[in-house]
Amino acid sequence: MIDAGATWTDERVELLKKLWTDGLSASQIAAELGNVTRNAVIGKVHRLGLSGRAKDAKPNGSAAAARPRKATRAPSAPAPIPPQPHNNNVVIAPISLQPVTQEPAVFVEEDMAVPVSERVTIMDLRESMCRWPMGDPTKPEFRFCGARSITGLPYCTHHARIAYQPVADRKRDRKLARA
DNA sequence: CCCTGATTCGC
DNA sequence: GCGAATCAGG
Repeated sequence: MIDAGATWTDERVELLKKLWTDGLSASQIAAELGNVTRNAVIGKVHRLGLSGRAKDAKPNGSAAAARPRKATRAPSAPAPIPPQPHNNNVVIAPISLQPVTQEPAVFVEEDMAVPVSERVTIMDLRESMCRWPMGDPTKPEFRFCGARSITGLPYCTHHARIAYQPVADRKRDRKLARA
């Protein structure tokens, strides 16, 4: 790779647009893209004229100067709490939760670049860190993802998506444990 | 405290 | 054009 990954290539911009219109937050997108901060994402979004996202209720002309501030975010999905290591126990594997409701969770996300997060041992693992297991828990090389986890959840945005896929939807298991 | 996007402004 | 700092809010 010639590019260090810090420039807005076409691919990145495309992904940015996709994720943004998809309802992800700037920080989430930044995490997925890697090597960029949420500020960079927001700045780019504005430059691209994508701000406002899915709420573009433009009533007829006149002085509709309403509130340019205040932005509505995507509806936060109900986050059921998965099994969590409460003691010094090591979480073995992320378990998909059962379909809470009959809600047609149409969150079919494709694969996306997985930014190399800073893996940590259980020693360095602290609150607000992704507890996604990486490697063999029985081996000393075992690490956790360690990325910033979503507040209230044990996983980062990326792994949360994988962990919370509806059971009916997670037919295809891919190599999750990637050293 | 955690987070969100919006804006400014030096680069 | 870019994004850190800042702002304003939840």
